[in-house]
Amino acid sequence: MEWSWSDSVLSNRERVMEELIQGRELASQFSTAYDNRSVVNGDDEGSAEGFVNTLLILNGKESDQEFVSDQIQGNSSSVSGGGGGGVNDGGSVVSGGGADLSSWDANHVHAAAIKSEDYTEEEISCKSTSTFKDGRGSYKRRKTTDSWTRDTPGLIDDGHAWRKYGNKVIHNEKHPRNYFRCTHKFDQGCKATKHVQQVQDHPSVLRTTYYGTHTCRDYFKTSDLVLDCTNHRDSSMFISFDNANCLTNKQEHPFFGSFASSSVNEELIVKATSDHTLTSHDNHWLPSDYLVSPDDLMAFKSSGPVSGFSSSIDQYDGDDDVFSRIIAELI
DNA sequence: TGGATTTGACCCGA
DNA sequence: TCGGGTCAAATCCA
Repeated sequence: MEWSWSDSVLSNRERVMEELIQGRELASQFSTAYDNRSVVNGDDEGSAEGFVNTLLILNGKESDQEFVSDQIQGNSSSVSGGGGGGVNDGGSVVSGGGADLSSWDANHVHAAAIKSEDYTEEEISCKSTSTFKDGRGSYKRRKTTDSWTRDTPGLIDDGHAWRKYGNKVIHNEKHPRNYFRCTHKFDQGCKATKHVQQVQDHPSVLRTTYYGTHTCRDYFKTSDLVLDCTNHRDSSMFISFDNANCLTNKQEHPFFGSFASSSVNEELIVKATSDHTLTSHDNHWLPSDYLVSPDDLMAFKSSGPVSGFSSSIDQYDGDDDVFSRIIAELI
């Protein structure tokens, strides 16, 4: 992948290096912390903040840090549901301007920071999943489930198997909203859902809002590991791998394959659950960015492939790790 | 025939 | 009371 450095990055070289070095240490600490199962607590606040700092610098958006922090804190409240239709449309679009970090990634950082900052473990487990009652039409309205949206110029295969379960005309919306749930909802209890709706002003654009996390375990079919970014309980840690350190490459990840390829010439808008809307262009997309939740890690540990992932983590301490190479590139 | 989609009903939160 | 989100019977389709 081409790695282009914005002017702002160059001007902040020293700061970036500082943050990366710190990030490296924190990543190492994370690895240790994870082994001790102690990642879900306030101690990670500094870690998340450090990564956010670094990423903001890389983005040339350091000045936005306060804004992002505000958004992170604000996101502890409802992200969907009632009046006005789920996802907040009022967010400003932060676009272009040498954003090397994809919006998706920023969103993940966002989600990770939220979890490490605002939620106690109990709160996370309580807030992060929707609970539904039995019976026709009986449910508890989703209030605090993690969600994120993507605007795409057409249907994009995100690597998951979805089944449509509803279709509803939304008040003040020209186009009906389609409701999808994970095909594995019943056989594996996967709670992931998504809504797809045409954008009113741009009918050719589909706005997909994802809710919940895939807990279905066909990782290698669905790339669950890679993009179940808003996993509850998270303590999700945003881990950015260089291509060489990818668990699998783009072709092996249907989601990235479809997502990246479909976005080669298109602008993708990924909207966080807050008002903060971020825009990225494909040339800024980093397919090697991963957000891995402890659940996913455990699933991998128990199912085998974890060895590969663990080795990826271990590479943070290796001579050829991403931080070293980034620093070398800076120098 | 089994899985996916459509569609109207139902329930809950705001 | 209204509107959003989900259920489940009916229908479609490979």
